[in-house]
Amino acid sequence: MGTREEILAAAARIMRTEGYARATTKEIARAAGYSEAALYKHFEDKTEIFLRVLDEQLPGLPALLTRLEAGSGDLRGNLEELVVTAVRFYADSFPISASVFSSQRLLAAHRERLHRLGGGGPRTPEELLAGYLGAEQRLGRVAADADPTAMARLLLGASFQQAFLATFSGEPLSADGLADLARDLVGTVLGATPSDGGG
Amino acid sequence: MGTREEILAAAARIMRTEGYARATTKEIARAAGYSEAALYKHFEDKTEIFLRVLDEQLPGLPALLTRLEAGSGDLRGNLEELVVTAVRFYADSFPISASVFSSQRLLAAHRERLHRLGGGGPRTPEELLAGYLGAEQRLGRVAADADPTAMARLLLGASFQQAFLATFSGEPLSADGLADLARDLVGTVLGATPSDGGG
DNA sequence: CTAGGGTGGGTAAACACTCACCAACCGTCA
DNA sequence: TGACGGTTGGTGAGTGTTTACCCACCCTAG
Repeated sequence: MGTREEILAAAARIMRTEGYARATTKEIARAAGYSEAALYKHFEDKTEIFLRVLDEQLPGLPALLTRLEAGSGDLRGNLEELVVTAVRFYADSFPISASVFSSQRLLAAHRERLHRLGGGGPRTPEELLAGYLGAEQRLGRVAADADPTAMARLLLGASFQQAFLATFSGEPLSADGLADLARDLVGTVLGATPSDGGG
Repeated sequence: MGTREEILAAAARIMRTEGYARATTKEIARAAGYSEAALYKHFEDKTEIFLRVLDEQLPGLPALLTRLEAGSGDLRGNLEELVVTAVRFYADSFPISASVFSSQRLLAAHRERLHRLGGGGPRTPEELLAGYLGAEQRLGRVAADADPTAMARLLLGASFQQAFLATFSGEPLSADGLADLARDLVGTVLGATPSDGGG
C-alpha cells in the first residue's frame, strides 16, 4: 500500500470512529504515520482527501448487486442475504457519508462528482435491485402484479434505516438479529409470511 | 420569541443550510443578531446548543403518529399520508441529525439524552406505527398473517432513504412525485397493488 | 545531479470561550 | 415620588488553542 492509500485509509478510519470534526489534518497524518506536510504532497487540500475517501474507501454494495442473477438460487434466500449485506454496508459507510453534510462545500463537490461519474457508468443500488426483481418477475418467481421498484425501495430503505438506528444507538449488529430482520422484511415484501415467523 | 429561542432557531437554520462545519459560535451569534458572549448567558457551551436544537427544533413526526387511530378513515389513505409526511420530516431533519455524527462527543451525549428521555415517555415512530398496524390487524383491515413491525420498518425505512437521496442530490420533492411514491410503497406493503398502478 | 517524496517548524486565521463592564428593570423603603 | 441596590441579559475586546496549510530543507534512488 502506497503512502497515498495509507493516508486515505487513515482518514476513513478516523471519520468512521471519531467523526468528521476530529478528522483534522494533524490526526490523519499521525494515524497514517506521516507528517502533515506529506498530505499536501499527495492531495491538493483537505476537501480532496475527503472526496477521495468517499470515492475509494467505501465498500461495494453494488458489487453484490451485480452478482445477483435472476433464476439462480432461492429467491427468498438471495434477498435475505442481500438485506444482511446491505445493513452491514450501510452501517459501515454511514459515519462517512454523513460527514458530507458537515459542509455545504463538501456536499456540492460530491454531488458534482457523482453526476460526472454516474453519467454512463454503474447504476444505483435501487435500480440494480429493481432490475433483478423485474427479471425474476418475468421468470414467474415474483408475483406478476408486483412493483419491483417499490420492492427495491422498501428493502433497501429499511436496511438503510436499521443501519442508521444501530449506528446511532451504538448497539452492535448481531448475526442472529440480522437474519431475523432479513427474514421478516423479505417475507413481508414478497407477500406471504412463512408460518414460523420469529420475533 | 425570546433570545434563547432566537439563538436555537438561528443555529438550526445554519445547520440545515450550511452544515455543521459552518455552524460556529460566531455565525450563530451573527445570524441571531446577538454577540457571541450572549450565547454563553443562555447555554453552558456549544454542545448544549446543538443538543437543544435536536430536542426542540426538529419538527414532530411522532405527533402525526399518535394521531393515527385504528379503524378511522381509509387505511390506505392514512398510510399514504403518513409516508408523505415522513419523507418531508426526514428531509427536513436530516442535515441536522447527520451533524450528530460529526463528533463522537455529540453522538455520545445525544445517545445518553435519548436514553434518559426515552425511558418511560414517548416511543419511537417505528413502534407507534407498528402499534397502529397491529390494531388495524385486530380490526380485520390488515391481513391476519402480516407482520406489523416489518411493515412499519419497510414504510418508514423507505421514506427515510428517499428523503436522504433527495437531500443528497439536492432535487426538491414534488408533491406529485411524493404522492406516487406513497401509493407505490403502501400498495406493495399491503400486498395488493391497485389496478391503476402508476410509474 | 536531479527529482520525487519526506520532514520540522513555522504562519495567519478561525475557533470556543471569558472578562470587565453596562443598561434596564425590579421590589423596597422612606 | 424617587433614590437605592441587586439581578438579568446584554456587549466589545480580548484569551489561548487549534486549524489548514506552507516553506526551507533533506535524503535517497536512478
